[in-house]
Amino acid sequence: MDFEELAATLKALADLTRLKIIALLQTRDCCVCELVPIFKISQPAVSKHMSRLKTSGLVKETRKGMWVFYSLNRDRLEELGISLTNLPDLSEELRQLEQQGLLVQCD
Amino acid sequence: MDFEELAATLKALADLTRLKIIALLQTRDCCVCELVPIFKISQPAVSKHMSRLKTSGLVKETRKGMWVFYSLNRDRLEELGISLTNLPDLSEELRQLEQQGLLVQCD
DNA sequence: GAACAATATAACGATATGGTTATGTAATTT
DNA sequence: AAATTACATAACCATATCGTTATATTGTTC
Repeated sequence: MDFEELAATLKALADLTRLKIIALLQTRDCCVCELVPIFKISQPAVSKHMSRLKTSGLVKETRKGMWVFYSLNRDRLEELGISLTNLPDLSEELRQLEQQGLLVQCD
Repeated sequence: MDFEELAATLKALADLTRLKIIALLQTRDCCVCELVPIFKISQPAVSKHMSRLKTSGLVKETRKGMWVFYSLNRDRLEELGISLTNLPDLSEELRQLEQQGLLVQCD
């Protein structure tokens, strides 16, 4: 994941409710109407959270009759963890800036 | 890390500039005045980013004469990655809610 | 001690975020 | 086909976020 995508994915996860939703989805798939009483927020609020998680790729949806079941995209979550501990190496960019004299010297 | 702390730490990281700062600090420690020309934002903006990163524990500061050098707290970053792939298990909480009849039945 | 340099804090503005209520849409049931 | 159920979208509001400029604060140098 590049920086942009990583930041976007982290933002999707950087919310207490969404974090707990992700944890819940580790146990089993859930539909919106199940999450409403658990988190005690309105149905539209849950819907928006799920929409955000879906956009970030952390969650997938499956329509099942009237319901929309959301499931965790485990690969994506793992990918995020890996990206976090393997952030792009900026040493080359830093070296170039130094060469161009665009860096301040602190010593 | 519990959910609250995890969400707070993720929020500290879920910003393009701070993410790149963290990546930079992987290469070497930096002081505020070095980061200003790199990111082309004002000095107070950099200061605030560093303050946020420091509060979240992702970064440590070392005063060195006039300068404040910031260094990456690698342990903390790794801890975050691990927490992400080992989110608290909510299956027990889910079971209790089911027993109390507080869950909707979707089938 | 006066001037300067690096950093932090304060005050402000534009935009993003996370909630609400109201309403639209799609599938199910009667 | 009318009513119901689950979900999504729209419009709105309060607060958070991220930038700015102005102003401390702290250490250095002359």
